[in-house]
Amino acid sequence: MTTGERVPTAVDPSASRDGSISSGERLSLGVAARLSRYLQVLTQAKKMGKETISSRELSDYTHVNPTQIRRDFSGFGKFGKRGVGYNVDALVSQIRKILRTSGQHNIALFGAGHLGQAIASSDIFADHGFRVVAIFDTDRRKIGQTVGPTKVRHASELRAVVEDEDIVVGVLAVPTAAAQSIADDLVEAGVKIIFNYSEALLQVPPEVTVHTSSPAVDLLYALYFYLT
Amino acid sequence: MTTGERVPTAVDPSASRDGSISSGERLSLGVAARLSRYLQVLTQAKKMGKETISSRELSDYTHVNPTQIRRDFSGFGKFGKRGVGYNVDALVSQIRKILRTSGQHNIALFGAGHLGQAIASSDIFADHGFRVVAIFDTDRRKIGQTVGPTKVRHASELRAVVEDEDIVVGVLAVPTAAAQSIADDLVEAGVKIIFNYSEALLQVPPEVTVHTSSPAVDLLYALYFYLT
DNA sequence: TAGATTGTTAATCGATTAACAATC
DNA sequence: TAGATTGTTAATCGATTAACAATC
Repeated sequence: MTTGERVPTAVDPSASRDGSISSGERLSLGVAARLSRYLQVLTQAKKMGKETISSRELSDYTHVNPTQIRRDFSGFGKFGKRGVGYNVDALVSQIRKILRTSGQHNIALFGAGHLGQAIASSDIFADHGFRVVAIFDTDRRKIGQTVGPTKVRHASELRAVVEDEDIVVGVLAVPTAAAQSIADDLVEAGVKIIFNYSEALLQVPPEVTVHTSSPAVDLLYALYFYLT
Repeated sequence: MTTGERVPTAVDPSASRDGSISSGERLSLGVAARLSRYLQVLTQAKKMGKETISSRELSDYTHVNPTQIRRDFSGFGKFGKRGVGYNVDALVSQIRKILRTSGQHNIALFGAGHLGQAIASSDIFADHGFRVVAIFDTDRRKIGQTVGPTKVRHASELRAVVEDEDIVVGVLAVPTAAAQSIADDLVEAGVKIIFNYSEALLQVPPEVTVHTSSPAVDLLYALYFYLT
């Protein structure tokens, strides 16, 4: 009753009103995005040795309203202790179960420049079960060099690597001008999620998801509230 | 009547219903965030020589519903041409005016490692009027080196530089363990916006905004929809 | 007990979507 | 004219917020 999966019943009238049902139904886009943010904060809180966290603290770090946070969790069960907060370890396990991201996932990185090396050596993907299993570059001088434990290969090997290593995500840390052509290769190799750190506006078929990371966008809008 | 600022009147009943009023009132958080995303796409579309763009195309790149996009713009004026779309140049100017980000803003970067160098040499900030005017590092071997046109300085110079150069944003591209102490220094020097690329959960006073960039978060949630 | 924080309700607000007349 | 896309309405859905009893 405490950590098991809750199956919604007719006794629970809220189950059909919001999208937060554990088994069967997909999470709504908003809920999935927020749970991912909570997970990131909780992972870091755990590293810092924090054992318990309140919805108020989670709100400070994620800028999500504390009531919303409690609501997001309570849709899946009673994870907290009144007067105390949530157990960090238990909450991480619960969210991982809900997001079905308990496993390992392999990613391929394109570009062994400064950005590529920064990504490859960062903990941020590893913390969430993403492993950089291949790094590609077109610069012949970089081929064969190692970045961390991984050898840099030529992009022509892409197809074989995607199949051998079961790669689900392609990360583009290449110049804007090179991005579309690599995206095309990834699509052809069957990769369905592309993470784009270049400024390129990528054209892909509808079954492929592109996420373009745009730090300057967040800065623009933070600045608006600073200026007004 | 075409490009001038529209002042809402009693004739327009929608003006008070949504938050999208041009003069005086602050934009809602959501509107400001979306306008920033449109601006990023439009800036890139302009670079690619695109003269006109439809709400449908903007939707493909931003994942914002096309009706929502037209609605966001129509709150400020009639920017489009039916049957044609929006003029890219004109739209960029309009959004910049609305977000009040037409000017130049100076930022200070911390960390001259791979990530710092990637940020400093990227166009993404420059495209939106953000200029990296100072780079700091604590590693004595890096002090005095140049990254692009900018000399790397020691963090002890922070205070003087913030005042001299009118720095409004501090960008942290440092190891997680070093982030909080630099954030403290930035707060003390009066900087109100901190852009955090480390995984640290930063503690700052309420008047300071921290944006933590978490690429893995977006990946987690993209993966959820891929797996389900 | 006293203080803190969850879990939950209810009311409000903003986002989403379909639909379509207006018009380029 | 014919095709395309805007500007706008109306209906629905999800997010936000305040409030507070339950309870650790």
